[in-house]
Amino acid sequence: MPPHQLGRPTLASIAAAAGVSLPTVSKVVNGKADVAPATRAHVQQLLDAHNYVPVTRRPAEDLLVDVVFTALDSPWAVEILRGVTESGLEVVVSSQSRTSDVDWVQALVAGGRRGALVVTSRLTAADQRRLGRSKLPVVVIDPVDMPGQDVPSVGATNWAGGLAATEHLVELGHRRIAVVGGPQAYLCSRARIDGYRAALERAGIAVDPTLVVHGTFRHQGGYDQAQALLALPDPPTAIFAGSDEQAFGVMEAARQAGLSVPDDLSVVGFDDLPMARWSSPPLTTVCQPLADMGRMAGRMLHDLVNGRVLGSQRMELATHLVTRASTAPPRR
Amino acid sequence: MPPHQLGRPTLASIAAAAGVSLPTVSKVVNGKADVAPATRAHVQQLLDAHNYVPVTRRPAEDLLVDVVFTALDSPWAVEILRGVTESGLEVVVSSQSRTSDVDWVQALVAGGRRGALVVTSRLTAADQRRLGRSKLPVVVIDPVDMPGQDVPSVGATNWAGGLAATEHLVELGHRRIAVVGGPQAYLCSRARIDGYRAALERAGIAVDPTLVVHGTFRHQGGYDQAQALLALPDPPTAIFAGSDEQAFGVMEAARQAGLSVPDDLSVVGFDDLPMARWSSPPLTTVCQPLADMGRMAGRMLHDLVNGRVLGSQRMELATHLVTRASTAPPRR
DNA sequence: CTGAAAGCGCTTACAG
DNA sequence: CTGAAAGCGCTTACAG
Repeated sequence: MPPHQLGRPTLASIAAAAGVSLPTVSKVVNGKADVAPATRAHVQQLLDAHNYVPVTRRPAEDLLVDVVFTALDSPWAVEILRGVTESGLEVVVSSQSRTSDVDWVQALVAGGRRGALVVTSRLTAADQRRLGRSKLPVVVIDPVDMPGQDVPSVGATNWAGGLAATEHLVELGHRRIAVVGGPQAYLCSRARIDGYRAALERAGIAVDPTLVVHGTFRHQGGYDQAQALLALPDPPTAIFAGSDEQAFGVMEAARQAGLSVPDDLSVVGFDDLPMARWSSPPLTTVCQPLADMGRMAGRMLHDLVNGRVLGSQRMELATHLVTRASTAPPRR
Repeated sequence: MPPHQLGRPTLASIAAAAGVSLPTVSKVVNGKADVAPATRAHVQQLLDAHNYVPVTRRPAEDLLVDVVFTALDSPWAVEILRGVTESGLEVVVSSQSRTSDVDWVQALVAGGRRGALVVTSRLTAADQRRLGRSKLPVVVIDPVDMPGQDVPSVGATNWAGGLAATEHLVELGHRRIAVVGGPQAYLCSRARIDGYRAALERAGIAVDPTLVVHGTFRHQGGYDQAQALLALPDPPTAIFAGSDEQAFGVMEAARQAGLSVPDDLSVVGFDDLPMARWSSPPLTTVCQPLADMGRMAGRMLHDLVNGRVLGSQRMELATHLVTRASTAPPRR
């Protein structure tokens, strides 16, 4: 039971309680070698009893960093977070509400953060100005639109992913292939659709504009767009969705239309979230190495925090197609 | 461009550069009122240019806390994390590897953490001893086994959830209802299965031990156990799975056996993860308020950090059944 | 508004 | 091993 005490314990108060000098307590706290075992044990016990926490920290030693999500509402976010936590940084999780705060940069500095990782976000000009002033390093993961030349960022090879997904469908024999993109403004979505176009052109298939549609990246977006596509006079035999979540929406629309996947409709997703393996049938999708992207961004930030210069401001990690059971040759 | 300078900037070095006294710089840093606007602007500019960060922090002010996951590999984890981040704490994410570290408690103290939230974990006796010594408050979320009386914890009403899921199936007319539990040692799993038994007994249906099986909470666990159950001479017409992920495995086993859900087999999950809405058909499941559990645990920890006494050491949040499209009356 | 002075919590080189 | 002394980075009450 700690003795009555006003205010937080200090080295001096612990020293007085232990009957030793203040420097001795300092040595115990900092794990220095030259303290007699009995003295150390006695002092440690009092430190514990009083729940001593030093008032000064050594910010150079911890690598406390914020990771800022637009919203923590997607399995997508965990994948990135997992990678980030494996990069040796101590990661504080924030959601966008913090960022919309007028001086979130100042809040970071005041909170002792050494930098920030911003996920799928648009850094405003004001944000960038504030960051520049504070000299706080920031790395953007999967930026919504092209960040300034001087903002380090990590993404995936979206164009190559769109190409691979579409070529897979072409090789299976599909000719009427639709694509459901994400919001038109998103860089990553545009790149995927351009990859889709490139694959069709390479195969000598004309791009039919009625088969290129846009929705949100969420389940509802895929569901709504697929319903419209499947109601077309000449519906597609395959749909390339902009995200796994969208792809699940596409599959549900197919089920409700009485169509079997993959026999009546092939579906390809994008992301390869853990649950892509869990759908019935398991989803063929483009693997976006989200955890690796998080880890890479963490390492870049680590370097910046330590004053090192980045080899490259923009890193794109390779995507690759994972073939599961939601794609097959078209009927007839 | 900051002038050349050895080591990190201090109030004194900034004061010298600005041509003002050290206290004036201190006032600018701390946002005190009595500084002339021109002086403030000039000093602030130098602080920014040198990327000044004070060496001492006021740990009493921030509520930095660790949330420790066994593994950050499940969508389950985000749901809890989302709740925790909404509780007003600043949350550092750690994975179990940190915890297996010999003195993770000391690492927490050294890192300036004010407490910890431990998710689905077993606190060893050694852990609890160390925590007691450090006086660092801890709240456990969904503990694997019954924590000591003095360890605050948050869970869900698992028994009631098991009861509700099974009664729903009974009401639809099912009589051969199987349950796939999680690992036998898990408290939450035992409670759900006991709820299942209670529902059957209330309906006057004898519990058939061959229909009570155990697996991991993961997809594979559900898949393997469902395969075995469906191969029985007298297979079940409904399966209550221990988690949503398991339920997806059950649905995949059904699909591969040529069975349609819900026409040939009804499936109920447990958790109500966002993706329960995304399966085809959407999953009937027991909603476990994971985000609320995280928020509640965060609030309890907040209270403990501030020296308040908890009303109750153990909180159980209500579960409720969410009926979607994976359950229907049995055939014939 | 400004800054000299006192003071606080802590660390470190060093004398014993 | 121990601790007196010097010193560091910072804050604050207060004189001007």
